Amino acid sequence: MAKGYVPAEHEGRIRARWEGSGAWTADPKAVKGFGGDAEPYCILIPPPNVTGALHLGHALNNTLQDILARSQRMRGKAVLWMAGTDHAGIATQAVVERRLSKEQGKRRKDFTREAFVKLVQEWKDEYEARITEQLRSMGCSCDWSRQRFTMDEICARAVREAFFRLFGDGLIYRGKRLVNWDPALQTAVADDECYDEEVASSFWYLRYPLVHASATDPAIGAGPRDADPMPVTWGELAARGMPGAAEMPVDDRAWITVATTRPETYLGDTAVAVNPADPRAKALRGLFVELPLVGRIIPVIEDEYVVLPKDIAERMGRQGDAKDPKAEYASGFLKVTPAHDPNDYELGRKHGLAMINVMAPDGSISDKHGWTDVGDARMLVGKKREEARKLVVKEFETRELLEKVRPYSHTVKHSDRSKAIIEPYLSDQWFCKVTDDRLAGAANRALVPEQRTAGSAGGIGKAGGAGSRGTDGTMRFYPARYARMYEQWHDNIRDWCVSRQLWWGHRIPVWSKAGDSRAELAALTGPDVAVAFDGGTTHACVRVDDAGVIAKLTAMGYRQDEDVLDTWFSSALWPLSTLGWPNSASFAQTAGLLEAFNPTSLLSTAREIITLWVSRMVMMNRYLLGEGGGKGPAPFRDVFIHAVVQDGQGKRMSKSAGNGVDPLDIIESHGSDAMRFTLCTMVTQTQDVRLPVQKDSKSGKNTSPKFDQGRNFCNKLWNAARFAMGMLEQAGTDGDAPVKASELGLIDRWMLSRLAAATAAVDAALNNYEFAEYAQTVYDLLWRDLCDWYLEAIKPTVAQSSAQRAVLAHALETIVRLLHPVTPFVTEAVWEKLVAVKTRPIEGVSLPPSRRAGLLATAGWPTVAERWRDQAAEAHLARLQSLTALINQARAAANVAPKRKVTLHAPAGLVAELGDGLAVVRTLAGLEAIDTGAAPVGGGSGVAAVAFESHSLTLSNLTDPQAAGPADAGAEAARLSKLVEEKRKAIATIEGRLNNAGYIERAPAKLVAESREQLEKLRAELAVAQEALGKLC
RNA sequence: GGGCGUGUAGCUCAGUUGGCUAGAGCACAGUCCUCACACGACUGGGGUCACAGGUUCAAGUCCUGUCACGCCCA
Repeated sequence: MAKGYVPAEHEGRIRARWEGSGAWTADPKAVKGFGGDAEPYCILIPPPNVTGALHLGHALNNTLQDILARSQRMRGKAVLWMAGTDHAGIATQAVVERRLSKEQGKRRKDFTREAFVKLVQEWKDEYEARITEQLRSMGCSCDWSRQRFTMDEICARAVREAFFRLFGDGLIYRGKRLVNWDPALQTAVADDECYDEEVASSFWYLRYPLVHASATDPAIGAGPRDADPMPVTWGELAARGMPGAAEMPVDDRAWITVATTRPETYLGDTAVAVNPADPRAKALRGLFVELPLVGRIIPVIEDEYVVLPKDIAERMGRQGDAKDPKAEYASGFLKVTPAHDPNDYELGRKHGLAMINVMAPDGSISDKHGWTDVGDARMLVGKKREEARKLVVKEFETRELLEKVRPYSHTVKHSDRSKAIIEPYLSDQWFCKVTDDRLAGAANRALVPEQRTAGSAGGIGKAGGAGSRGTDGTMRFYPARYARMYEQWHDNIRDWCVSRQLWWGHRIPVWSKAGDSRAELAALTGPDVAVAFDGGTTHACVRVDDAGVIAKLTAMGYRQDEDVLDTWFSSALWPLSTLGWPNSASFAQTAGLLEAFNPTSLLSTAREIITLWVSRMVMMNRYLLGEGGGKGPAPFRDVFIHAVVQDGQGKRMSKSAGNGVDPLDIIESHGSDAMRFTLCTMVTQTQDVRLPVQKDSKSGKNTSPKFDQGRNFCNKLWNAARFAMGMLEQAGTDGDAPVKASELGLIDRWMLSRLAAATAAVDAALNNYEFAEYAQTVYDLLWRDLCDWYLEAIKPTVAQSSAQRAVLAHALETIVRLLHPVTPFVTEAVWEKLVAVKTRPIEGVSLPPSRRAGLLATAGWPTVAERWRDQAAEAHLARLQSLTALINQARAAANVAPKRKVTLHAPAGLVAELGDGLAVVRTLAGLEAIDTGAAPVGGGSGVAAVAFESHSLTLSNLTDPQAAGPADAGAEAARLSKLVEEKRKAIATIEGRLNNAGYIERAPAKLVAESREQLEKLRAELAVAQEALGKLC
């Protein structure tokens, strides 16, 4: 074996052996109930989107999934780790559009839809390949033979089928809604595709003239009035009791002033709102205002939503309202533009106001998208938002209707992808009615009862079936607190806008025609065509692309919707589509998967994904597998939410932020296992992990000293194995008689005890998704127990003991197997050598053989029987370890040359008590001899005291008599003084505890007794140290 | 605004149901190229566990409040 572990020399070869063996290929026929007897274990990869390469956040999540997949495979489960990628509609389209714009100066619409999609496809192919390579380099044991893509044939079929069923059940509908509109990309975007940015702007104060109008008029949205409305004068207002009106010229037209940050949207105003608590509200009741230029007459309405101006709120003694930052700028009158502001939209719905959309999809002012009463505002039509704003302000100013302008900076929503300012936009969209109890309610009922909160939507579910096939109440979050987030999401959920105005994605399979033409479709309607009428348009949803049906629809004047589905629609079907739903037998790649592996075992993901993805998968799985009733199983048993990887500045690592670190860079500098091990140690209960990285000066690539820990650890394993192999060379002739307990010395029984403890700890940690705990346990077992103590201790004896060789081989191999899930490459490389070693068996230590191609990856999970736990041996060795440390401390303080062997003088009784275990001390503390006779006396003459328990031991022969210079008596005194201080402090602590009457009375008797023993021991140690110090002086 | 989380050694973090003389890795200092490993060994320095109260025989751990930072949802 080479002197050190060099990852690059092994990773490629081992990866080829794994992938060539077919060990990752799942076999549904091996599953219990489907022809085999193995339990299924399935993880679906959260499909990375194809906009870019993976970063360390993905590396972390996939490392965890691989740890679980590998450990379950070793346990003999039928494992399927499904691989795949996501088409990420808007994100991918945006990166491709950006590239086209930069490299060719072209825009999407310079291409045909087909040509553009082909370009995106090329991008996808490139990044999908790169992502796959990253995962394979990490050693991920995904079933690569079944890799899916959310837009491939198999997934596309599931999307069509799901859409068709939901449409047929009335859970998909078309409607006008206010959406986040990206005027640059000209599509609706989700909230999570936006970010807020502070923008310096102004508050404009616009005066709207008050008028009388008839309450029976369709006062709003009906176009300009034929007759001039009757103006309201200040005199009239004063008579109505309007505060302040009396100070104004009696016969002049009265107005009210609205404050706005978006003057151009006044074109779409359909009301002005005032707070009913506002002293002016009463006087205005029943009045209207006339919008300048447009001439639209709109009502003054009252709503408590309106913020009171600061001075009025203060006068009314409403301190809370006065403190509202908006009160500082508020006029008390709110222009209501339902089609261009989300809050106004809600107000508009509440008060039954018209919604007038005054913009085109590109954000320019338009009279073609719902605005008809243009009036004298014609000159604004066609202008861009920014330009229209300037013109509006100028017009108001000219008419002396601009009261004032105050600078104001506020946060404005921007589109992630195009950086354009988001326009709240009223448009026709397709919605999925997730508010239905069969979806949102069913999602909540999927949770195990102990993770439900009383009063949340959906009611409490009950496990509806046996084992993993249960329906209600079987899904569990780790950590549990995330269940609350999941529940609250469903409690407040709104219908999901599933349409996107993009070219890259699953095109909506609906053909539509204006008017109610349901009758003419009667002949077509059937199992493969569903029809719905939305009040204005007739829609026909087509189940599969049947050319005949489509031709007929087209002939009748139906046109397919131009839009595509939101990416999350296909992602929501991931547990179904990847496994072959609705009919797994249709494709060789999916045959039997759905039946054998859904519900899956685990989903591992990040917390913001709970609302975006987890929720939707649960709803769809339950709905579509439950025959429309929402009674199907949850798609996974456990949901593990892992920590978020941040950069050195505490910023979340993300593809779009560009601060991601490529795992391949780390693999290059440290090796795959080192990266995996280090990432594993970082996964604690906390929700964030910070990972500062730096550029390597030579390669120019990112690296981090954090990964040194993993690299060192792998090297340690390699060297421990190399050393052990040397010791085990002769083991082949040891025969096959089981090792008897009576053949084993203290150190061997101790080692087996440690193995038993660690194996149990690893099992518990992995079962509970405590990855850092798992890493820590194996780290200590290998480094501290095996290398620091066991290997050192057996050096003098292992050559003579076949029993000890058996313990060594079993210990090393158990460790290698326990480690394999987290550091698969180095353990597989070590196993290549280790598997040839034959020693005597040890009953109770089980290391089942490889099931495929002689690979460790398919070897059995190790078990060490509980009966090997040996408290006495562990306690005994702890004493020896303590004595070793004390001697080494004394040696270091006295500056004894490391190579120098010294003599320990100890009472015969103690030596007898510690027994053959003292050999360990002899080896590790550099002892020449252990002498039970009288100890030599004298400070500073090659002698030092060691206070061990209640014994005063002496070390002699510390210095070479030939060497010049006396030993350092001062250092020895300093060391002992410090020791005395420490003991005194500890004694004070324990004494304080025992002097407390309450402690004696109320603390458990066992603890009190322990404290007394501890005190006694400490006092003895203090006495010994003081005595030694006294001798020095 | 609602919800959640985090503040422990210079850095990155452990510390499961309250029982600790508060730990690890890195970094730092000293010694050692001891025949598996210098990606190593031994030894050492370094913490009023954010702050203020409270419960308890006992609080880093539980409760209340304050401050700071972060995330999710509005």
